[in-house]
Amino acid sequence: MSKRQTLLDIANRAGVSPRTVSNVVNGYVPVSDKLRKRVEQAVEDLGYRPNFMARSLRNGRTGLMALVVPEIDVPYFAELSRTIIEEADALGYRVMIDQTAGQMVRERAHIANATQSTLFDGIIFSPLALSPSDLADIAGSTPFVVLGEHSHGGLFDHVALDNVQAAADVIAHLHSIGRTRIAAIGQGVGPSDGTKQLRYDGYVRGLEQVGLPFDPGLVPQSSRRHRELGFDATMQLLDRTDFDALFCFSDLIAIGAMRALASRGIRVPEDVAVVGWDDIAEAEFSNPPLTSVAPDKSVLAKTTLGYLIDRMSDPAIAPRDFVVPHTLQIRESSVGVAL
Amino acid sequence: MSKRQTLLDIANRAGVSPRTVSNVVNGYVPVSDKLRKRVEQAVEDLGYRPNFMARSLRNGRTGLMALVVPEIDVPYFAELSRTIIEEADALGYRVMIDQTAGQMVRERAHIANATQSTLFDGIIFSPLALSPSDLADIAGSTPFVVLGEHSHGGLFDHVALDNVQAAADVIAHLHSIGRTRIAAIGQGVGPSDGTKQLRYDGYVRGLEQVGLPFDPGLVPQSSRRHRELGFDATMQLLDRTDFDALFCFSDLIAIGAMRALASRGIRVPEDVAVVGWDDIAEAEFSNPPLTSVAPDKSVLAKTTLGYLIDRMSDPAIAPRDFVVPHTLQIRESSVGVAL
DNA sequence: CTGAAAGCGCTTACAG
DNA sequence: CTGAAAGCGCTTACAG
Repeated sequence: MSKRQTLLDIANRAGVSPRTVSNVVNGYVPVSDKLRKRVEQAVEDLGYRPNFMARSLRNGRTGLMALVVPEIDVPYFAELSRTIIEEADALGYRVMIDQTAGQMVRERAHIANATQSTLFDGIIFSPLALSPSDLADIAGSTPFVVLGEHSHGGLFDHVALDNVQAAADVIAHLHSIGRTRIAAIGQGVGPSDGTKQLRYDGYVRGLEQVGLPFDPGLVPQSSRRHRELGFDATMQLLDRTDFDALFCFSDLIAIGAMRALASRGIRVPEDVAVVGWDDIAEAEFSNPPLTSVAPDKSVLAKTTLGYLIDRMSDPAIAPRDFVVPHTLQIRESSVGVAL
Repeated sequence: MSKRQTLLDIANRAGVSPRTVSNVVNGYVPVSDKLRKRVEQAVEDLGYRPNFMARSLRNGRTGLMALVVPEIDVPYFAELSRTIIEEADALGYRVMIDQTAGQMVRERAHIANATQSTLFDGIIFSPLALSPSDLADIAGSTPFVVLGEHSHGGLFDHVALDNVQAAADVIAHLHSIGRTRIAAIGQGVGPSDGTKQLRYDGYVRGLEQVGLPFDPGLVPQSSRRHRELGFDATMQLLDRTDFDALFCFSDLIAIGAMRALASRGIRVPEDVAVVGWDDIAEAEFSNPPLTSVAPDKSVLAKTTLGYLIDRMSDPAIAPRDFVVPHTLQIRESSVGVAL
């Protein structure tokens, strides 16, 4: 490999000033046809590419956004990422995904790094373990928007669904199809994060609204996560109580729960109805297909990017809160095939 | 927000030269305790953070790697990404995921951009629509490694499993449990990409090796993708022939196939055994759990990063080829619960 | 151990 | 429409 060519090399070869090369490369000022041709030829001959670092340093912007997620192999985050990347592309921004691997220490480091580094023009944080005040402490000057279910006390731009309402919607649905012993699956053993707490609150409120009694025995806890949590919590339940429906805090949890039910020969939905949350692609193809709370991912992505771009142009905007619309996607796991 | 502080601001406030600030910030030369304290105080007071662009421009390296994948919401890519990010982290590199959204035009653009931009010290390309010669044409000077199933003619470092062998292993397994009408699901309608072709070749070879006849009627084609392809192709098959096993080219395809079978009341594995490929997390939790070809993702990630780091330090190394070990993860979808 | 100065590769007011 | 020159914010040989 020969040494990388610079803009000056092009200028020399074409016999023009660096300024003219820059103009041609960026298509700015009307350059005379003759010079443009000469420059383009030199660019071609030498295989010149502008140096991203130098350009960004000079311009003070990069055209890059970061999307910070805890775990990219959780399908909800993967699907969200895809949607955001595609929407951003349409707006002329390139989004890179930055995974923190779900540990709070790494989350802090990545956020500090991203907001302080000038590498990104804007940042999107997807559900975080960090509290709003933590976030305020470590955040640098890069504009950002927070996604997901935490309440951020009006400190930052925030986009999320109405978790309490959606959870209550699930209970209303299960009650409407005649279920009375509805378990809630998703509680960990440690302190509850914002999302779980909101969905739990919605569960309690939903029971109240339809007039069903609350039974703590229907709220198992597990130290596992995702599918394993669903499997584990459902096994606990099977060993100790009767129930005719499972409200799972995520589709992954629901998938784990359905595996546990199948392993005991329990039929879904005849014996137990199951509802998940996120409406990931898998929900449509599980056996049986899974009823799930479906956030409008496209609206979510568009609003988030809109907020971010607003804030990039004016950092002084007062923080906003957007409630993403949701629907309950009803499938066989709650209503059966006889729909 | 006040204006961002520079290294010079710190130098002025601490009453030292920029060189000393740089030394302190980077922990290079033994700076006297007195000066170090002064500098650290100034950094603290002014909330100084080094400018990533300026530093990278000067150093000629960024500490960043890119992982270019077609579709981040395909679980195999998401799981692969997570593994690579975690391995790279241990090596002191930060990996950002760059999704091309599966279109060849965008793939070209992203690769060109990544290899020519100096933003990344190294790049990992995951299975691509591009042919080796395409890749050679557009690639810039940034070192890269190609993952996945294409044959790249020894032009680049390449890490992949032995697709032909693994496919033959699947057939051997299905034959060993008494299956004789084994369909292959994964063929599209257009020109076959490298991966599909290799798995198809392995299917044909596998049949030969166990002495089963090849029947083109057992190789349906579909214009859909992923789960939908599996569903669609299986429906075609159900409408036109008998079969007692499905060899699916990916777990997503297998999940779609199992949905189709379930919708017709066909039992897995009693009536039809199903095998997938990739061993994604979902495979363990599907109903029934899915037998799947399992690449050793950890070895894959470690080898890939090793190759890349080698090449970063010496671009002249001859291209290498690594065969990732695989196993067949046997679950209920082929052998039933009576294991 | 520390300072003054050059330079990484761009872009863009400032002149013409 | 084009050129010569300064500067974005760092790091590091060169002196001391």
